[in-house]
Amino acid sequence: MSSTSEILDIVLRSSLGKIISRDRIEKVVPFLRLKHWEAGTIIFSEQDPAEGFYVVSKGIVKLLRYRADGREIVVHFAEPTQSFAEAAIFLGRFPVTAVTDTDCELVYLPKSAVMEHLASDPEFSKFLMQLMATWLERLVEQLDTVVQNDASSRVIRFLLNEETPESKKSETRSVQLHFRKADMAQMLNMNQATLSRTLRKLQEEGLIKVKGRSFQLCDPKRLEAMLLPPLE
Amino acid sequence: MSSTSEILDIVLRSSLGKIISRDRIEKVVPFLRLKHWEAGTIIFSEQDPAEGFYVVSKGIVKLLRYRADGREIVVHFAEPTQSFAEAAIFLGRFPVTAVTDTDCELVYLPKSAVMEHLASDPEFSKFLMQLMATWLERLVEQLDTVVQNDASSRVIRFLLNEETPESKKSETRSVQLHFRKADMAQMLNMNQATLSRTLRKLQEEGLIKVKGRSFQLCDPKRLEAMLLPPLE
DNA sequence: ACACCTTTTTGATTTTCGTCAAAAATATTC
DNA sequence: GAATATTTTTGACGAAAATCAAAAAGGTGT
Repeated sequence: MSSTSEILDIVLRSSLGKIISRDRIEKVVPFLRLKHWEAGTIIFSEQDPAEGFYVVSKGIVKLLRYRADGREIVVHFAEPTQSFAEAAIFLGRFPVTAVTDTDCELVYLPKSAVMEHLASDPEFSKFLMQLMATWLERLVEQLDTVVQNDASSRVIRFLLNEETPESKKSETRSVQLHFRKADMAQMLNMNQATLSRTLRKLQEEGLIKVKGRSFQLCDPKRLEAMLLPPLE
Repeated sequence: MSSTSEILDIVLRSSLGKIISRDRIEKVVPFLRLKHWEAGTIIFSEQDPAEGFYVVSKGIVKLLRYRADGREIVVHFAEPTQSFAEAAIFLGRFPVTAVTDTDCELVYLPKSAVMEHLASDPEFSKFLMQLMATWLERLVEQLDTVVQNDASSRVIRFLLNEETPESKKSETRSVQLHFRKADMAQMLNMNQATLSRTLRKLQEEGLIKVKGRSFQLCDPKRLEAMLLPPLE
C-alpha cells in the first residue's frame, strides 16, 4: 500500500509536485510516510510541537481550534492535493488542531527533509513562501467573511469564494460542499438554524437552489451585487 | 534625514536586525529607502501589485480591508520595529490595505533586494518564513478572537493577548493601547458604543480598571476563567 | 422496506448587540 | 485657560441572530 512509487505519485500530483522537479522529489520520497487515518482522529493538537507537515491524498482534514466551551472554530477544510501545517515547522508548534473529517490518507513530510531541501534549493524556499502567503491570504479572506455582519452576506460570500474556476466558466454555476451544513455554519460563525433559515430565504428570492450539499447559483450577478452597499 | 546610517540603524533595531548579520544588512542598505508618511495616507491598497515590503520606524500603520459599504475590517496595527507585507511579495499583490494611523516613518525593502538575498542566504529564507508563520499564527488567533460570540469574551481575550511579557511578570498587570478605543472596537468587530459599555461592565465587576488608553488587569485569574465555560 | 441514526429544518422565545443622536469627557490649539 | 476639535460615553429603541426543543428529512445497514 504505502509503496515508494505511490507516495511519489501523490506528491507529484499535489501542489508541491507542480514546483519541485521530479528528480528532487524522488530523492526525498524515501523519507516520507504515507499513512491511513480513520475519520474523527486527531492528527495533531494546537500547541503540539511540530516536526513536519502533511499532504492530503484522500479525504478531508478539518483544521480548527477548540474553544474551552467545546465549540469549534473551523479555519479550513483541507482537500486532496492540498498540504497543511507548512508554517508550523517554522513556528515549532501547530497553531491549530487537525482532525480527519472522513477517512483519510496523508503523506507526512518531516521537518528535517524540508530543511535540508530548503538549503539546497532556493526555488523550493520561494515555493514554500508562496504556499504560506496563500494561507495568509486565505485567512485574511476568511476573517473578512466571518466579520461580515449579516448572515446572508456571509453565506453569499462563502458560496462565491467556494466556487471552482470551472463552475465560473460554465453555464450552470454551482458549488459542491464537501462537508456538512453544520460545518459550513461553523465556518461562517453562525448557528446551524440560522444558516438553514438564510438558505431558505435566498432560495425564496430565487438567488440559489439548494439540494443536499449542492448549491446552484441561479443569479450570480445579483448575488455579487448583494455584497455591495444598498442603493440609497 | 534619510541617511544611510539612519536606515542601517532602523533595520538593525527591527526584527530583521535580530537575524541577519550586520555585514549583510550593510550591503543592502543602499537599496532601501526611508520615507516619511503623513497620518491618514494610503501606503498601498488591497490587490495592488506588490514590489516590496516595509519596516515601521515610527508611528502606527493600520492594515485593513475596506468593505464595499465603507466599513473597515482591521487586521493589524503595525508598530515600530515591526515589518509588514512580507507575504505580499510572494503573492505578487497586497491582500490588505495599509494606511498610516499616525505620522510615520517607514523603510521600504524592494522585492529585488529581498530575492537576491534569499538566494544567497538560507538563514534569511528561514527567518522570512518564521515571520510569515508568525503572521499566520496571529491571524488564526484573531479569527478565533473575533468569532467569540459575546462582547466581553472578545474584550478579555484581546486584553490578555495584548499584554506584554513584562507585564505578565510584574505585580500590577496592565495593557497600554497604542491606538484609539474606536480602533480597538474595530479590531474586535464590535460597535464603539458596545465596547464602551462592555468596558464599563468589566470595571463594575472589579475585573479591570480603565484610564484613557491604559488598562489595569485587576484580577487576571478571573479574567482567564471567564473564557472558560460557565460552571454548571 | 423497515428500523435506526444522523443531519437539517422549523417554530417560539429571549438576548445581545447595532444604530442614531446627544451629552460628556478628553486633547489640542492659539 | 478659553475655545475648538476629537474621542468616548450614555440612553432609547429596534433588528438580527442565538437558543432550546421538537419535528421532518435524509442515509445506512440488515
